[in-house]
Amino acid sequence: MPRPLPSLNALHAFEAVARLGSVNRAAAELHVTHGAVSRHIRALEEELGTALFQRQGRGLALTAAGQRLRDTSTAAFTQLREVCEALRQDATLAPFVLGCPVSLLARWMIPRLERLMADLPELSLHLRPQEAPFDHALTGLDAAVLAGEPPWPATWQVHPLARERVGPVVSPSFAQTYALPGSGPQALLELPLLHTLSRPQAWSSWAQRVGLSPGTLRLGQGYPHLYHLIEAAVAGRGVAIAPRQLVADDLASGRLMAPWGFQDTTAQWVLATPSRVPSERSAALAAWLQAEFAGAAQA
Amino acid sequence: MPRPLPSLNALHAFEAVARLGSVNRAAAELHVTHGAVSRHIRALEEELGTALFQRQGRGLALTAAGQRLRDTSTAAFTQLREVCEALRQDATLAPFVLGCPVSLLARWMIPRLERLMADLPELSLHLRPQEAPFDHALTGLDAAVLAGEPPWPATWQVHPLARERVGPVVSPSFAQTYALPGSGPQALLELPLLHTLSRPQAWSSWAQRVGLSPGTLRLGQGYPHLYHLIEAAVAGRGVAIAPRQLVADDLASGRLMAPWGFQDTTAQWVLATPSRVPSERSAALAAWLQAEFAGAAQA
DNA sequence: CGCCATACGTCAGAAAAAGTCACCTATCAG
DNA sequence: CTGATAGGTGACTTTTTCTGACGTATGGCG
Repeated sequence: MPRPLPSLNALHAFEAVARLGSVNRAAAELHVTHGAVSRHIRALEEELGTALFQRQGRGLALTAAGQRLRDTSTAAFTQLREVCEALRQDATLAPFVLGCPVSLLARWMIPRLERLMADLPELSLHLRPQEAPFDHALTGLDAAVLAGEPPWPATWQVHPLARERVGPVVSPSFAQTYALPGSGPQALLELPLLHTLSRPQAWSSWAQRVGLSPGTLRLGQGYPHLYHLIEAAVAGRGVAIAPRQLVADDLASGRLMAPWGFQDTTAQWVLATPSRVPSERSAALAAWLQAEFAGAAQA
Repeated sequence: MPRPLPSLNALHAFEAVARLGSVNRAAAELHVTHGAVSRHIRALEEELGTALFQRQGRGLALTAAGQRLRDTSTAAFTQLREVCEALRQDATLAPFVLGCPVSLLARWMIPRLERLMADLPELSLHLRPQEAPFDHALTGLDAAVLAGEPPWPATWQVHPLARERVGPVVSPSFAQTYALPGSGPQALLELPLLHTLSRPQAWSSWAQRVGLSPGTLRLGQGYPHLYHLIEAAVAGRGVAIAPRQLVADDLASGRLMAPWGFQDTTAQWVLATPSRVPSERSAALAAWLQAEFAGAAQA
């Protein structure tokens, strides 16, 4: 059993003093007061049982022991600093792989991608299209954007982005044909309700929220993905039910209308990371996404 | 200005975990709990912005980044440990140079030297005979034993050993000749008072302590050193005044008697070291000397 | 196939380390 | 001599680190 190392912080302080030849300069480099450094040196000399500096009035001079220790410790700390710096570099340069549902990707993420790249240039984002179920959604990813509800898997680190809100959307021509503006939700009972095969309960949940009896709804055409569903609505094929964020741009541009507004669901859009360890990069991305989601809600 | 190193203690914890392949074993090696190590790893991963281990249920596996860091950090910490170990070795093997007044050396230290060497075998003590004045007594020494009184020079580290006590001593034959046993200090007024040239005030200080008028004393033969003075007393040449410790062995063996006991003086025997930095070796020596002085006082 | 043993992660509170601030001494230049 | 500079020190405060108890995930074993 080797006798333990002396205090590493003391060694580090010593290294700085020995290299710079001055307690004060070392203190400046280490961002502490000279008193703190002086204490470290003293503690180290005591632990090693030998003087490392000769005090000569206004300055210090290394003893033989001190020189030996300086040579080794400067080398050791330089190695450590260099490898840590390299790891940090690699970590910031490595592409950040972000999983994203295809519908969000197409209708929301890609239009904002240029701005995202401009705002977070060091992220070097790589998008990976994904679909639910998200059970193992995070394998191989640095993070994923997804809508869901608690409880989240314990191994995930979850950054909330926005409450999911859904509502019926139609094309303006469709709305005109059926004279929808100004009508109540009851008008839906007569209309072709487009839906996705992956979320068959979307209409009934929404109906409950606005006070319609779910049983009275007649589902029309079903589509494999939300993306197709929205495109069908844009094409005037009927009424789609869609998350607010996915149609935000269409509403803004007038390609779609939401005559009955949107309702909160129990789901949340979140950025999930697989690591317990909070990462600067995913925190930055989460902040950006959250702001963007909030901005879209206002628009 | 380089970005600062991550926490060195965290790096050290990482190195142990990476080398031993287990948080628990690393914690045992570092004499901390696994929780502390776990926190260090987490902090380090966060600081570097990259995962160092892959958690796989019951164990850990190094990532590529972790392996890089392990290789460097093991090397760095090994270097540091080795040089520190070497410095400690040198420090404990180097001879410990102890200054000592010649009289104490001859009459007290040398008789105890064998035991001292046996009790503190790693000290490799070198004795250097010295004389007062002690103004610069500590140059070139690791420590010095001396009698004196505060204030001590500020640059000294002083370990108190014993109060100095002095008293008149005579040989048994001398005592018999003058029928000293049972007589009061007044008997001294008639006797040849041996003294040292270096401490001419010794008799008068003592006389004051026991209530004799200093002026009534007649000094006899003067000797250059305490050592000669005591030898003169042993030889029955008169009454010497001597520190208790210097005659302890003679009193025990019956070569000398102290008919009027000993009196405290204002001086103290101390072990003084030149360094501000407390050293294990001088502390151990001080403890030994103190115990030995105390033992001599009892005997 | 549930159970126990093992290993790691986490949190609140406790303990220890490190830092600060203000003051002291010693040296050196002018 | 005096002021400026550099280091040391001690009481106090702040920050970090550690602990101890608990939770969770995995894998061997009856």
